[in-house]
Amino acid sequence: MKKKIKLNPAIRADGKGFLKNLAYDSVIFGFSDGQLKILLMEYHNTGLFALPGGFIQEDEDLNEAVKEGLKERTGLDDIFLEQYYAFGDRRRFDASVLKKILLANGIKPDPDHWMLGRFVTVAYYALINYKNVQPKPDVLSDSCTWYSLNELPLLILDHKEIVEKALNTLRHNLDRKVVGGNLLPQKFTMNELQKVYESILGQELRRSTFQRKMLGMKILRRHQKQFSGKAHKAPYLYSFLKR
Amino acid sequence: MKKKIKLNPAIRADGKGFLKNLAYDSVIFGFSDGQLKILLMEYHNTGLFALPGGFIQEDEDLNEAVKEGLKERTGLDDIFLEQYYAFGDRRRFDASVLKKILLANGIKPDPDHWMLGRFVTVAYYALINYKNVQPKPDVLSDSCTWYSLNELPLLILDHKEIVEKALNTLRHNLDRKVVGGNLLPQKFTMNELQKVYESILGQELRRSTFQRKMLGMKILRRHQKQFSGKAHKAPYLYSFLKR
DNA sequence: TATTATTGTCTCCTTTTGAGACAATAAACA
DNA sequence: TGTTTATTGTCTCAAAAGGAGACAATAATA
Repeated sequence: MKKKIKLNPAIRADGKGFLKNLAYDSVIFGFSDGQLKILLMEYHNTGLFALPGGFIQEDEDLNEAVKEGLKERTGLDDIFLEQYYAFGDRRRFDASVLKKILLANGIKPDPDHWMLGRFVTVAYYALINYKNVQPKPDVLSDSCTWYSLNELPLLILDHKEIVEKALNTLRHNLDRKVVGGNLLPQKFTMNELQKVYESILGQELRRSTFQRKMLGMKILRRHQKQFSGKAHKAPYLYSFLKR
Repeated sequence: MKKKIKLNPAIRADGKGFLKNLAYDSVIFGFSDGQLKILLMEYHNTGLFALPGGFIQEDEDLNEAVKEGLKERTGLDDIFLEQYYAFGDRRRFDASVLKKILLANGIKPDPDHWMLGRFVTVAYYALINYKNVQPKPDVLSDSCTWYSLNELPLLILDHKEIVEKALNTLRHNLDRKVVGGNLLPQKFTMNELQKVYESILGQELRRSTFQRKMLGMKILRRHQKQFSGKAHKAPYLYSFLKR
Protein backbone atom coordinates (compact mmCIF):
# COMPACT_ATOMS: atom_id res chain seq x y z
CA MET A 1 0.00 0.00 0.00
CA LYS A 2 1.27 3.34 -0.98
CA LYS A 3 1.94 5.64 1.90
CA LYS A 4 0.10 8.90 1.68
CA ILE A 5 2.35 11.88 1.94
CA LYS A 6 0.78 14.90 3.53
CA LEU A 7 2.32 18.11 2.36
CA ASN A 8 2.45 20.87 4.86
CA PRO A 9 -0.02 23.49 3.73
CA ALA A 10 2.32 26.33 4.45
CA ILE A 11 4.78 25.35 1.80
CA ARG A 12 2.19 25.15 -0.94
CA ALA A 13 1.82 28.39 -2.79
CA ASP A 14 -1.66 27.91 -4.12
CA GLY A 15 -3.48 26.18 -1.29
CA LYS A 16 -4.92 23.70 -3.77
CA GLY A 17 -6.28 20.54 -2.33
CA PHE A 18 -7.47 22.23 0.84
CA LEU A 19 -10.89 23.51 1.76
CA LYS A 20 -10.98 27.26 1.37
CA ASN A 21 -11.68 29.64 4.21
CA LEU A 22 -11.66 26.83 6.73
CA ALA A 23 -9.10 25.86 9.37
CA TYR A 24 -8.96 24.09 12.70
CA ASP A 25 -7.22 24.82 15.96
CA SER A 26 -6.69 22.47 18.84
CA VAL A 27 -6.29 23.19 22.51
CA ILE A 28 -4.23 20.27 23.77
CA PHE A 29 -4.41 19.91 27.52
CA GLY A 30 -1.84 18.13 29.63
CA PHE A 31 -1.27 17.93 33.37
CA SER A 32 2.01 18.16 35.25
CA ASP A 33 3.32 19.70 38.45
CA GLY A 34 -0.23 19.95 39.63
CA GLN A 35 -1.14 22.31 36.83
CA LEU A 36 -3.12 22.31 33.62
CA LYS A 37 -0.99 23.10 30.61
CA ILE A 38 -1.51 23.46 26.89
CA LEU A 39 0.68 23.08 23.86
CA LEU A 40 1.69 26.25 22.02
CA MET A 41 3.74 26.81 18.87
CA GLU A 42 6.19 29.63 18.48
CA TYR A 43 6.88 30.77 14.93
CA HIS A 44 10.40 31.29 13.63
CA ASN A 45 11.85 34.71 14.38
CA THR A 46 8.54 36.31 15.17
CA GLY A 47 7.92 35.92 18.87
CA LEU A 48 4.38 34.97 17.90
CA PHE A 49 2.61 32.18 19.75
CA ALA A 50 -0.36 30.22 18.48
CA LEU A 51 -2.41 27.10 19.00
CA PRO A 52 -1.50 24.06 16.93
CA GLY A 53 -3.79 24.01 13.96
CA GLY A 54 -4.03 23.35 10.29
CA PHE A 55 -6.18 22.98 7.23
CA ILE A 56 -8.50 20.34 5.90
CA GLN A 57 -7.81 18.45 2.71
CA GLU A 58 -10.59 18.14 0.19
CA ASP A 59 -10.67 14.37 0.52
CA GLU A 60 -10.50 14.26 4.29
CA ASP A 61 -13.12 14.29 7.03
CA LEU A 62 -12.92 17.31 9.29
CA ASN A 63 -12.48 15.20 12.42
CA GLU A 64 -9.88 13.04 10.73
CA ALA A 65 -7.87 16.05 9.67
CA VAL A 66 -7.70 17.19 13.25
CA LYS A 67 -6.73 13.75 14.52
CA GLU A 68 -4.04 13.60 11.89
CA GLY A 69 -2.67 16.99 12.88
CA LEU A 70 -2.72 15.97 16.50
CA LYS A 71 -0.74 12.89 15.72
CA GLU A 72 1.88 14.95 13.95
CA ARG A 73 2.30 17.22 16.94
CA THR A 74 2.18 14.64 19.70
CA GLY A 75 2.88 11.28 18.12
CA LEU A 76 -0.23 9.95 19.84
CA ASP A 77 -2.92 8.11 17.99
CA ASP A 78 -5.82 7.36 20.24
CA ILE A 79 -6.60 10.64 21.90
CA PHE A 80 -9.59 12.05 23.69
CA LEU A 81 -10.69 14.77 21.30
CA GLU A 82 -13.81 16.89 21.16
CA GLN A 83 -15.02 19.60 18.87
CA TYR A 84 -16.60 22.49 20.72
CA TYR A 85 -17.00 25.65 18.63
CA ALA A 86 -16.53 27.25 15.24
CA PHE A 87 -15.10 30.74 15.49
CA GLY A 88 -16.33 32.77 12.57
CA ASP A 89 -16.18 36.46 13.32
CA ARG A 90 -14.87 38.39 10.37
CA ARG A 91 -12.63 40.53 12.56
CA ARG A 92 -10.96 37.51 14.11
CA PHE A 93 -8.71 37.54 11.12
CA ASP A 94 -5.66 39.75 10.67
CA ALA A 95 -3.70 39.32 7.44
CA SER A 96 -0.69 41.21 8.77
CA VAL A 97 -0.01 38.53 11.36
CA LEU A 98 -0.08 35.76 8.81
CA LYS A 99 2.08 37.81 6.49
CA LYS A 100 4.66 38.28 9.21
CA ILE A 101 4.81 34.55 9.81
CA LEU A 102 5.21 33.78 6.13
CA LEU A 103 7.89 36.45 5.66
CA ALA A 104 9.84 35.13 8.63
CA ASN A 105 9.84 31.76 6.87
CA GLY A 106 11.22 33.19 3.67
CA ILE A 107 7.90 33.18 1.84
CA LYS A 108 6.95 36.45 0.25
CA PRO A 109 3.21 36.18 -0.22
CA ASP A 110 1.18 37.92 -2.88
CA PRO A 111 -1.56 40.14 -1.47
CA ASP A 112 -4.03 37.49 -2.60
CA HIS A 113 -2.09 34.56 -1.16
CA TRP A 114 -4.62 32.03 0.07
CA MET A 115 -3.33 32.07 3.63
CA LEU A 116 -3.97 35.78 3.89
CA GLY A 117 -7.69 35.36 3.33
CA ARG A 118 -10.41 35.06 5.87
CA PHE A 119 -10.76 31.80 7.80
CA VAL A 120 -13.43 30.29 9.95
CA THR A 121 -11.75 27.97 12.42
CA VAL A 122 -13.27 24.93 14.04
CA ALA A 123 -11.89 24.49 17.54
CA TYR A 124 -11.21 21.20 19.31
CA TYR A 125 -9.82 20.33 22.68
CA ALA A 126 -7.80 17.24 23.48
CA LEU A 127 -6.76 15.61 26.73
CA ILE A 128 -3.52 13.71 26.78
CA ASN A 129 -1.12 12.12 29.18
CA TYR A 130 1.69 14.59 29.54
CA LYS A 131 4.34 11.94 30.04
CA ASN A 132 3.63 10.16 26.77
CA VAL A 133 4.44 13.13 24.62
CA GLN A 134 7.42 14.70 22.94
CA PRO A 135 5.80 17.64 21.13
CA LYS A 136 7.11 18.40 17.66
CA PRO A 137 6.99 21.77 15.90
CA ASP A 138 5.80 22.02 12.31
CA VAL A 139 7.54 23.61 9.36
CA LEU A 140 6.57 27.16 10.20
CA SER A 141 7.41 27.03 13.88
CA ASP A 142 10.55 26.37 15.88
CA SER A 143 8.95 25.11 19.03
CA CYS A 144 5.92 23.30 20.31
CA THR A 145 6.00 23.26 24.08
CA TRP A 146 3.89 23.26 27.20
CA TYR A 147 2.67 26.42 28.84
CA SER A 148 0.86 26.61 32.10
CA LEU A 149 -2.60 28.09 31.73
CA ASN A 150 -1.70 30.68 34.35
CA GLU A 151 1.24 32.01 32.40
CA LEU A 152 0.36 31.96 28.75
CA PRO A 153 2.31 34.22 26.42
CA LEU A 154 0.46 36.64 24.19
CA LEU A 155 -1.35 34.65 21.51
CA ILE A 156 -2.11 35.65 17.94
CA LEU A 157 -5.55 36.55 16.65
CA ASP A 158 -8.34 35.31 18.88
CA HIS A 159 -6.47 32.28 20.19
CA LYS A 160 -6.73 33.48 23.76
CA GLU A 161 -10.50 33.44 23.46
CA ILE A 162 -10.36 29.98 21.91
CA VAL A 163 -8.41 28.68 24.90
CA GLU A 164 -10.82 30.23 27.36
CA LYS A 165 -13.82 28.71 25.69
CA ALA A 166 -12.09 25.33 25.62
CA LEU A 167 -11.57 25.46 29.36
CA ASN A 168 -15.16 26.47 29.94
CA THR A 169 -16.43 23.64 27.80
CA LEU A 170 -14.16 21.19 29.57
CA ARG A 171 -15.53 22.34 32.91
CA HIS A 172 -19.10 21.88 31.83
CA ASN A 173 -18.44 18.42 30.46
CA LEU A 174 -16.65 17.32 33.59
CA ASP A 175 -19.74 16.02 35.33
CA ARG A 176 -21.26 14.48 32.22
CA LYS A 177 -18.28 12.52 31.06
CA VAL A 178 -15.48 10.88 32.96
CA VAL A 179 -12.94 12.96 31.29
CA GLY A 180 -10.36 13.58 33.96
CA GLY A 181 -8.61 10.26 33.57
CA ASN A 182 -7.35 11.10 30.10
CA LEU A 183 -4.87 13.51 31.59
CA LEU A 184 -3.25 10.89 33.82
CA PRO A 185 -1.23 7.74 33.33
CA GLN A 186 -3.21 4.52 33.29
CA LYS A 187 -2.69 4.02 37.01
CA PHE A 188 -3.00 6.91 39.41
CA THR A 189 -3.81 7.68 43.00
CA MET A 190 -7.05 9.22 44.18
CA ASN A 191 -5.14 12.32 45.18
CA GLU A 192 -3.74 12.76 41.69
CA LEU A 193 -7.19 12.43 40.18
CA GLN A 194 -8.51 14.99 42.61
CA LYS A 195 -5.76 17.42 41.65
CA VAL A 196 -6.77 17.10 38.02
CA TYR A 197 -10.38 17.88 38.82
CA GLU A 198 -9.37 20.79 40.98
CA SER A 199 -7.21 22.37 38.34
CA ILE A 200 -9.90 22.01 35.70
CA LEU A 201 -12.59 23.46 37.93
CA GLY A 202 -10.29 26.08 39.38
CA GLN A 203 -11.41 25.33 42.90
CA GLU A 204 -10.52 22.98 45.73
CA LEU A 205 -12.62 19.95 46.47
CA ARG A 206 -13.27 18.15 49.72
CA ARG A 207 -11.18 15.02 49.89
CA SER A 208 -13.69 12.67 51.49
CA THR A 209 -16.55 13.81 49.29
CA PHE A 210 -14.50 13.47 46.15
CA GLN A 211 -13.36 9.99 47.04
CA ARG A 212 -16.85 8.86 47.95
CA LYS A 213 -18.24 10.19 44.70
CA MET A 214 -15.58 8.64 42.51
CA LEU A 215 -15.81 5.25 44.18
CA GLY A 216 -19.59 5.45 44.03
CA MET A 217 -19.55 5.70 40.26
CA LYS A 218 -18.15 2.19 39.99
CA ILE A 219 -15.85 3.11 37.16
CA LEU A 220 -12.57 2.69 39.02
CA ARG A 221 -10.61 -0.46 39.51
CA ARG A 222 -8.39 -0.64 42.57
CA HIS A 223 -4.88 -2.01 42.19
CA GLN A 224 -1.94 -2.48 44.53
CA LYS A 225 -0.71 0.22 46.85
CA GLN A 226 1.86 2.74 45.80
CA PHE A 227 4.70 3.12 48.27
CA SER A 228 6.22 6.52 47.92
CA GLY A 229 8.91 6.13 50.57
CA LYS A 230 7.29 8.88 52.60
CA ALA A 231 6.36 8.50 56.23
CA HIS A 232 2.65 7.88 55.93
CA LYS A 233 0.01 5.45 54.77
CA ALA A 234 0.42 4.44 51.14
CA PRO A 235 -2.45 5.20 48.74
CA TYR A 236 -3.97 2.66 46.38
CA LEU A 237 -3.51 2.97 42.65
CA TYR A 238 -6.62 3.10 40.50
CA SER A 239 -7.42 2.79 36.81
CA PHE A 240 -10.57 3.46 34.84
CA LEU A 241 -12.66 0.51 33.76
CA LYS A 242 -12.96 0.10 30.03
CA ARG A 243 -16.34 -0.23 28.44
CA MET B 1 -28.40 55.12 4.56
CA LYS B 2 -28.25 52.70 1.72
CA LYS B 3 -30.07 49.49 2.32
CA LYS B 4 -27.98 46.43 1.86
CA ILE B 5 -29.46 44.02 -0.58
CA LYS B 6 -28.71 40.42 0.13
CA LEU B 7 -28.73 38.32 -2.98
CA ASN B 8 -29.87 34.82 -2.57
CA PRO B 9 -26.85 32.61 -3.06
CA ALA B 10 -28.75 30.16 -5.19
CA ILE B 11 -29.34 32.60 -7.99
CA ARG B 12 -25.71 33.58 -8.27
CA ALA B 13 -23.90 31.47 -10.77
CA ASP B 14 -20.39 31.91 -9.47
CA GLY B 15 -20.82 31.91 -5.72
CA LYS B 16 -18.61 34.96 -5.49
CA GLY B 17 -18.82 36.94 -2.32
CA PHE B 18 -19.44 33.86 -0.21
CA LEU B 19 -17.05 31.81 1.84
CA LYS B 20 -16.19 28.65 -0.02
CA ASN B 21 -16.91 25.18 1.27
CA LEU B 22 -18.81 26.56 4.23
CA ALA B 23 -22.51 26.64 5.00
CA TYR B 24 -24.81 26.77 7.97
CA ASP B 25 -27.99 24.94 8.91
CA SER B 26 -30.42 25.83 11.61
CA VAL B 27 -32.76 23.64 13.59
CA ILE B 28 -35.57 25.98 14.56
CA PHE B 29 -37.64 24.62 17.42
CA GLY B 30 -41.17 25.67 18.16
CA PHE B 31 -43.82 24.29 20.49
CA SER B 32 -47.50 23.77 19.81
CA ASP B 33 -50.18 21.20 20.55
CA GLY B 34 -47.97 19.91 23.32
CA GLN B 35 -45.27 18.91 20.86
CA LEU B 36 -41.84 20.02 19.79
CA LYS B 37 -41.69 20.98 16.15
CA ILE B 38 -39.08 22.21 13.73
CA LEU B 39 -39.15 24.22 10.54
CA LEU B 40 -38.42 22.39 7.30
CA MET B 41 -38.15 23.60 3.71
CA GLU B 42 -39.48 21.65 0.78
CA TYR B 43 -37.81 22.32 -2.55
CA HIS B 44 -39.80 22.98 -5.71
CA ASN B 45 -40.90 19.84 -7.53
CA THR B 46 -38.47 17.54 -5.80
CA GLY B 47 -40.18 16.16 -2.72
CA LEU B 48 -36.91 16.89 -0.93
CA PHE B 49 -36.96 18.26 2.59
CA ALA B 50 -34.14 20.10 4.30
CA LEU B 51 -33.26 22.33 7.22
CA PRO B 52 -33.26 26.06 6.61
CA GLY B 53 -29.70 27.08 5.90
CA GLY B 54 -27.47 29.21 3.79
CA PHE B 55 -24.05 30.56 3.10
CA ILE B 56 -21.81 33.15 4.69
CA GLN B 57 -20.82 36.34 2.94
CA GLU B 58 -17.18 37.28 2.94
CA ASP B 59 -17.87 40.48 4.87
CA GLU B 60 -20.19 38.94 7.41
CA ASP B 61 -19.67 37.30 10.80
CA LEU B 62 -20.69 33.66 10.91
CA ASN B 63 -23.15 34.22 13.74
CA GLU B 64 -24.59 37.27 12.03
CA ALA B 65 -25.14 35.37 8.81
CA VAL B 66 -27.17 32.79 10.68
CA LYS B 67 -29.19 35.44 12.51
CA GLU B 68 -29.86 37.15 9.21
CA GLY B 69 -31.02 33.91 7.61
CA LEU B 70 -33.22 33.22 10.59
CA LYS B 71 -34.82 36.60 10.28
CA GLU B 72 -35.60 35.95 6.63
CA ARG B 73 -37.31 32.69 7.45
CA THR B 74 -39.20 33.76 10.55
CA GLY B 75 -39.34 37.55 10.54
CA LEU B 76 -38.03 37.47 14.10
CA ASP B 77 -35.08 39.50 15.21
CA ASP B 78 -34.16 38.71 18.76
CA ILE B 79 -34.00 34.97 18.90
CA PHE B 80 -32.42 32.46 21.23
CA LEU B 81 -29.76 30.95 19.01
CA GLU B 82 -26.85 28.67 19.78
CA GLN B 83 -24.17 27.08 17.71
CA TYR B 84 -23.54 23.47 18.62
CA TYR B 85 -21.55 21.55 16.02
CA ALA B 86 -19.73 21.71 12.71
CA PHE B 87 -20.50 18.72 10.51
CA GLY B 88 -17.51 18.02 8.32
CA ASP B 89 -17.50 14.45 7.13
CA ARG B 90 -16.57 14.23 3.51
CA ARG B 91 -19.34 11.73 2.78
CA ARG B 92 -22.00 13.99 4.19
CA PHE B 93 -22.08 15.59 0.81
CA ASP B 94 -23.95 14.32 -2.22
CA ALA B 95 -23.73 16.40 -5.39
CA SER B 96 -26.64 14.60 -7.05
CA VAL B 97 -29.07 15.94 -4.47
CA LEU B 98 -27.95 19.52 -4.96
CA LYS B 99 -28.05 19.06 -8.70
CA LYS B 100 -31.61 17.84 -8.54
CA ILE B 101 -32.64 20.88 -6.56
CA LEU B 102 -30.96 23.26 -8.97
CA LEU B 103 -32.43 21.52 -12.00
CA ALA B 104 -35.91 21.69 -10.51
CA ASN B 105 -35.40 25.43 -10.22
CA GLY B 106 -34.44 25.80 -13.85
CA ILE B 107 -30.73 26.10 -13.19
CA LYS B 108 -28.56 23.76 -15.19
CA PRO B 109 -25.33 23.63 -13.22
CA ASP B 110 -21.90 22.97 -14.67
CA PRO B 111 -20.20 19.96 -13.11
CA ASP B 112 -17.96 22.41 -11.28
CA HIS B 113 -20.77 24.67 -10.12
CA TRP B 114 -19.84 25.96 -6.70
CA MET B 115 -22.91 24.55 -5.00
CA LEU B 116 -22.00 21.05 -6.09
CA GLY B 117 -18.76 21.09 -4.15
CA ARG B 118 -18.07 19.84 -0.70
CA PHE B 119 -19.41 21.83 2.26
CA VAL B 120 -18.72 21.81 5.95
CA THR B 121 -21.83 23.03 7.69
CA VAL B 122 -22.00 24.77 11.03
CA ALA B 123 -25.19 23.83 12.83
CA TYR B 124 -27.26 26.05 15.11
CA TYR B 125 -30.43 25.55 17.02
CA ALA B 126 -32.97 28.24 17.76
CA LEU B 127 -35.93 28.41 20.12
CA ILE B 128 -38.84 30.57 19.13
CA ASN B 129 -42.38 31.30 20.11
CA TYR B 130 -44.48 29.40 17.63
CA LYS B 131 -47.28 31.94 17.63
CA ASN B 132 -45.09 34.84 16.58
CA VAL B 133 -44.07 33.29 13.31
CA GLN B 134 -45.25 33.09 9.76
CA PRO B 135 -42.48 31.02 8.14
CA LYS B 136 -41.42 32.08 4.66
CA PRO B 137 -39.81 29.85 2.03
CA ASP B 138 -36.73 31.03 0.14
CA VAL B 139 -36.18 31.19 -3.60
CA LEU B 140 -35.38 27.52 -4.02
CA SER B 141 -38.19 26.16 -1.92
CA ASP B 142 -41.93 26.36 -2.07
CA SER B 143 -42.68 25.83 1.58
CA CYS B 144 -41.26 26.39 5.00
CA THR B 145 -43.52 24.78 7.56
CA TRP B 146 -43.61 23.09 10.92
CA TYR B 147 -43.12 19.37 11.36
CA SER B 148 -43.51 17.49 14.55
CA LEU B 149 -40.30 15.80 15.64
CA ASN B 150 -42.14 12.50 15.77
CA GLU B 151 -43.20 12.64 12.16
CA LEU B 152 -40.39 14.15 10.18
CA PRO B 153 -40.27 13.49 6.46
CA LEU B 154 -37.13 12.05 4.92
CA LEU B 155 -34.43 14.71 5.01
CA ILE B 156 -31.61 15.28 2.54
CA LEU B 157 -27.97 14.51 3.23
CA ASP B 158 -27.21 14.20 6.95
CA HIS B 159 -29.91 16.60 8.08
CA LYS B 160 -31.57 13.94 10.16
CA GLU B 161 -28.38 13.52 12.15
CA ILE B 162 -28.12 17.28 12.53
CA VAL B 163 -31.60 17.41 14.03
CA GLU B 164 -30.87 14.58 16.44
CA LYS B 165 -27.71 16.21 17.68
CA ALA B 166 -29.58 19.49 18.13
CA LEU B 167 -32.13 17.80 20.33
CA ASN B 168 -29.43 16.11 22.37
CA THR B 169 -27.60 19.35 22.88
CA LEU B 170 -30.81 21.08 23.87
CA ARG B 171 -31.48 18.38 26.44
CA HIS B 172 -28.05 18.71 27.95
CA ASN B 173 -28.29 22.47 28.16
CA LEU B 174 -31.70 22.33 29.77
CA ASP B 175 -30.40 22.21 33.33
CA ARG B 176 -27.60 24.72 32.75
CA LYS B 177 -29.61 27.43 31.10
CA VAL B 178 -33.19 28.48 31.54
CA VAL B 179 -33.96 27.79 28.01
CA GLY B 180 -37.48 26.47 28.07
CA GLY B 181 -39.16 29.85 28.26
CA ASN B 182 -38.03 30.82 24.79
CA LEU B 183 -40.54 28.41 23.31
CA LEU B 184 -43.51 30.02 25.07
CA PRO B 185 -45.32 33.34 24.99
CA GLN B 186 -44.15 35.89 27.53
CA LYS B 187 -46.78 34.78 30.01
CA PHE B 188 -47.53 31.13 30.56
CA THR B 189 -48.83 28.73 33.15
CA MET B 190 -46.71 26.33 35.13
CA ASN B 191 -48.36 23.46 33.35
CA GLU B 192 -47.40 24.83 29.94
CA LEU B 193 -43.81 25.24 31.05
CA GLN B 194 -43.78 21.69 32.33
CA LYS B 195 -45.09 20.40 29.01
CA VAL B 196 -42.20 22.12 27.24
CA TYR B 197 -39.66 20.52 29.52
CA GLU B 198 -41.30 17.14 29.13
CA SER B 199 -41.28 17.26 25.37
CA ILE B 200 -37.64 18.31 25.26
CA LEU B 201 -36.58 15.63 27.71
CA GLY B 202 -38.87 13.04 26.20
CA GLN B 203 -40.14 11.97 29.60
CA GLU B 204 -42.83 12.93 32.06
CA LEU B 205 -42.03 14.96 35.14
CA ARG B 206 -43.66 15.03 38.54
CA ARG B 207 -45.85 18.06 38.86
CA SER B 208 -45.10 19.01 42.46
CA THR B 209 -41.36 18.51 42.09
CA PHE B 210 -41.24 20.52 38.90
CA GLN B 211 -43.15 23.38 40.42
CA ARG B 212 -41.04 23.41 43.56
CA LYS B 213 -37.86 23.46 41.53
CA MET B 214 -38.95 26.21 39.19
CA LEU B 215 -40.21 28.45 41.96
CA GLY B 216 -37.07 27.74 43.96
CA MET B 217 -34.88 29.17 41.22
CA LYS B 218 -36.36 32.62 41.77
CA ILE B 219 -36.44 33.41 38.10
CA LEU B 220 -40.20 33.49 37.68
CA ARG B 221 -42.52 36.37 38.29
CA ARG B 222 -46.10 35.55 39.19
CA HIS B 223 -48.89 37.51 37.52
CA GLN B 224 -52.65 37.37 37.66
CA LYS B 225 -54.62 34.16 37.34
CA GLN B 226 -55.71 32.81 34.01
CA PHE B 227 -59.37 31.86 33.93
CA SER B 228 -59.95 29.25 31.30
CA GLY B 229 -63.68 28.90 31.80
CA LYS B 230 -63.18 25.32 32.90
CA ALA B 231 -64.60 23.93 36.11
CA HIS B 232 -61.50 23.97 38.27
CA LYS B 233 -59.02 26.20 40.06
CA ALA B 234 -57.39 28.74 37.77
CA PRO B 235 -53.61 28.65 37.41
CA TYR B 236 -51.37 31.68 37.80
CA LEU B 237 -49.55 33.11 34.84
CA TYR B 238 -45.77 33.44 35.09
CA SER B 239 -43.05 35.20 33.17
CA PHE B 240 -39.28 34.97 33.32
CA LEU B 241 -37.41 37.73 35.10
CA LYS B 242 -35.07 39.69 32.87
CA ARG B 243 -31.49 40.16 33.90
C1' DT C 1 -75.35 23.14 47.38
C1' DA C 2 -72.76 19.28 45.78
C1' DT C 3 -69.60 17.81 42.13
C1' DT C 4 -65.48 17.90 39.16
C1' DA C 5 -60.98 18.84 37.58
C1' DT C 6 -56.95 21.17 38.47
C1' DT C 7 -53.88 23.96 41.19
C1' DG C 8 -50.65 25.51 44.96
C1' DT C 9 -48.58 23.83 48.86
C1' DC C 10 -47.29 20.64 52.43
C1' DT C 11 -45.54 16.35 54.45
C1' DC C 12 -42.84 12.26 54.71
C1' DC C 13 -39.15 9.70 53.20
C1' DT C 14 -35.02 8.67 50.55
C1' DT C 15 -30.85 10.10 48.37
C1' DT C 16 -27.11 13.17 47.82
C1' DT C 17 -23.85 16.34 49.50
C1' DG C 18 -21.04 19.07 53.01
C1' DA C 19 -17.99 18.99 56.83
C1' DG C 20 -15.46 16.82 59.80
C1' DA C 21 -13.77 12.75 62.92
C1' DC C 22 -11.08 8.73 63.47
C1' DA C 23 -8.51 4.63 63.12
C1' DA C 24 -4.98 2.54 60.00
C1' DT C 25 -0.43 2.73 58.27
C1' DA C 26 4.44 3.65 56.00
C1' DA C 27 8.42 5.64 57.09
C1' DA C 28 11.36 8.62 60.15
C1' DC C 29 12.98 9.39 64.65
C1' DA C 30 14.27 8.74 69.43
C1' DT D 1 11.62 -1.08 69.83
C1' DG D 2 8.26 2.29 70.81
C1' DT D 3 6.90 7.11 69.31
C1' DT D 4 5.94 10.57 66.05
C1' DT D 5 4.35 12.41 61.52
C1' DA D 6 1.79 12.84 57.39
C1' DT D 7 -1.57 10.88 54.69
C1' DT D 8 -5.13 7.63 53.57
C1' DG D 9 -9.65 4.99 53.60
C1' DT D 10 -13.82 5.03 55.82
C1' DC D 11 -17.39 6.43 58.89
C1' DT D 12 -20.71 9.65 61.13
C1' DC D 13 -23.80 13.39 61.54
C1' DA D 14 -26.20 17.25 59.69
C1' DA D 15 -27.91 19.88 55.81
C1' DA D 16 -29.82 20.10 51.23
C1' DA D 17 -32.17 18.23 47.34
C1' DG D 18 -35.33 15.15 45.21
C1' DG D 19 -39.21 11.54 44.74
C1' DA D 20 -43.95 10.39 45.73
C1' DG D 21 -48.07 11.37 47.25
C1' DA D 22 -51.76 13.94 50.27
C1' DC D 23 -54.79 17.70 50.87
C1' DA D 24 -57.21 21.90 51.03
C1' DA D 25 -58.48 25.72 47.80
C1' DT D 26 -61.09 27.06 43.92
C1' DA D 27 -63.58 28.03 39.20
C1' DA D 28 -67.17 26.47 36.77
C1' DT D 29 -71.06 22.92 36.25
C1' DA D 30 -74.90 20.20 37.48
